[in-house]
Amino acid sequence: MNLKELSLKLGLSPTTVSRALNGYPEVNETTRERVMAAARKHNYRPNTRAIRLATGRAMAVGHVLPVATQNEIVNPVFADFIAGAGEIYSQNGYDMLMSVVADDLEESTYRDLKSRGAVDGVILHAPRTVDPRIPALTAMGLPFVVHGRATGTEQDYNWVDVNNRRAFLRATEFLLDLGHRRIGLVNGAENMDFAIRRRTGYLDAMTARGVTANPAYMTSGVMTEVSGFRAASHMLDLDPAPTAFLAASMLSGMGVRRAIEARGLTMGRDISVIIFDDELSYLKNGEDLPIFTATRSSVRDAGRIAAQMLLDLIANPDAPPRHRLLEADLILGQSTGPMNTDVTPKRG
Amino acid sequence: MNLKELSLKLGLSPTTVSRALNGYPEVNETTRERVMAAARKHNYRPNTRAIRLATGRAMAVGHVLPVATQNEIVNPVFADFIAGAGEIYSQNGYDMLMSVVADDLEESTYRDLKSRGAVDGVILHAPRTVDPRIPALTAMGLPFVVHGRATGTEQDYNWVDVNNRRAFLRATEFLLDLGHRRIGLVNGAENMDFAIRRRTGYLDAMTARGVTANPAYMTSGVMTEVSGFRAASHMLDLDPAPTAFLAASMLSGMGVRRAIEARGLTMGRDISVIIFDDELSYLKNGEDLPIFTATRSSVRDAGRIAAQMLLDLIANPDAPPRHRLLEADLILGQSTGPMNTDVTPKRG
DNA sequence: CTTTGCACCCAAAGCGCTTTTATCGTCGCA
DNA sequence: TGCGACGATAAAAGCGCTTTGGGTGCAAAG
Repeated sequence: MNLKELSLKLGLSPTTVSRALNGYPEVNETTRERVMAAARKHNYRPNTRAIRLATGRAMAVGHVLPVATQNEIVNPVFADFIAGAGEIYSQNGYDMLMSVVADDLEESTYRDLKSRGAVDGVILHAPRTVDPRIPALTAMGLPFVVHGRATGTEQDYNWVDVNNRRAFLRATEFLLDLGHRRIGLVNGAENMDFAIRRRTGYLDAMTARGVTANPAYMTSGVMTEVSGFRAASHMLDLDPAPTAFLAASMLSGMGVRRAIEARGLTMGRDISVIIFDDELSYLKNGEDLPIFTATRSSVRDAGRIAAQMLLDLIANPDAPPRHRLLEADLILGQSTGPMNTDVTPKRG
Repeated sequence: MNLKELSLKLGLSPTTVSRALNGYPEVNETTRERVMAAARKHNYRPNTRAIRLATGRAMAVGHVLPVATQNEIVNPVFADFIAGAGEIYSQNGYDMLMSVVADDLEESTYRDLKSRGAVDGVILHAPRTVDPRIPALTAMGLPFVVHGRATGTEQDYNWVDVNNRRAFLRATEFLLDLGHRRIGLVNGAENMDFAIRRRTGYLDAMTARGVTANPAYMTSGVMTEVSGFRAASHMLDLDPAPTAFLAASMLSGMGVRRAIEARGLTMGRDISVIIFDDELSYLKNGEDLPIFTATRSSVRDAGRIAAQMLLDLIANPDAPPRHRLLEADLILGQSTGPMNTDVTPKRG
């Protein structure tokens, strides 16, 4: 069932039927109702392909998921971010187009999406500290919103980010308040902008209290359980060992916990841990009461906000760049406590 | 730059240019080269929207991600499956369309995608034991491939699945061989078809050895760390407690491990654990040597295979239904060992 | 009674491709 | 010399919508 057939059935012109369905004012209310009823009855749904060609809009948003050629990791927050963003797209009649490409092809994929007219805008994920994708997208005139920020980019652009510096600053202060001085940082990969900001927050808090940060207590790397375990194990074998840890994610935190428990110590009593909790749906930080004390910010909410921002941007391309900085909550769990002076970790 | 402009520049008709670019035989080789060169030079990319309208094909595949209205969980294997499938789509010039919708709208979303002509086919995720989506999709004539199977569906359909029954059968046999008789099953939600098959495998292995399965040793639920922890904790508090566990996923397994260690026991020595490992990229089962003994099957591979099957199906819609049953490997990790008779778990 | 304005509807063009159906030389062959 | 075949290109239709630019008829205004 297409527009022509429907209009034939109704004894109206395609023009009128189209206008009736799209809410144009110049069509009689009675006629409109008649058209609407017929459309419903015949289960008419305008052909997306035709609409797109006629209007010149793609009514679609692109997300590029780069797959690293060597280390084949998929961003673990991707799924939840997508879930949030997708809700907004659905509500607004937009489609979400996802491209999975080798990471060295990411930029050319954007170019391709743009020149093929496949999308009206894109969301940029996981910005590096200095990220060439941002000037590239600007140059090609494809509207975009960055999930995160890129410090080393002077031009202005649209972004949604969590206040990562503040989150880690507060978490560090909290540990300092509990008496901890040797605080291990199990950070994400530090080519990522958010990881740098988190480290800055950590260092700023230490400095403000006159505590000298020990480089041996700072590690960075991919945010998995295993590498969290490795990092914490290594630091716990130092003498003196940290009495508290800051972990970059739920998974890293689980690794840290395992390292602690493997040494016969108890998290929360012997060693404190604070994580950054993205509120991933399949990795809840406990149910009733949190396992980990955490700085918490929902990545799904971030997805919703970024998506909405992008749709606004598409509707209104000449507006000045928008920014949205989300604050993370500090929530108390069972993984933190006052510094315990008589802890002697068994060498792992 | 569009076809018309390009043809004008070349002094050829749009027809010839189109044919040259699409490899039709009736165009002179010299002309073709000239056209190709010009297209490259002017960075010409045919407009997707126009191609789709003209050919009547969407050149896109749909994935629907249902978001449960209450329990807001996103399928944790989704991201990796997508990553695998997306590779195949990219390679074949297909786009991936993702719809995030409330789970009660899933069926109508398929209908919508079909009647709007937005996709040429879809992948069906997470089939239930009896799944109304399968007859619905068949009825609406939208090509589809199921990732998994639905026992309670008599009609034939395309699917890619892991041999879940066999995987759990072998894992159970392995534990039985190690002397374990009290084996706890921490299963996925049993409205899911794969969970039922896994339980069947577990039960079949027990029965074949004349071991009676204890209903108190079988739980099912969402596959998260916390619920794995709960389930194992509960079973470890029974008297007698299981001496081994079968866990449905990496995350459940991590919860089981935590429950074991919380009781001062050691996984692998005191209590054995086998998990099902989907090889999620952000949840690797160790790096060099596996943490958990596991039945392993890459969900990303499954994504690739399902995607290829769907593209074949779209190209050849009248072919008989295809099926692909993947076998899981049993890999040895540090989490299993012979039954340890002198284990007395401290009550949690 | 004619003009103006308005409410309502329609014909036709156009979006950028593909594909069907010509057209036009050129060549081989009787 | 003339005819059909063929190779190479072009014209034009069509995909299913939106949108521009008219109509047409009727009520209000002149």
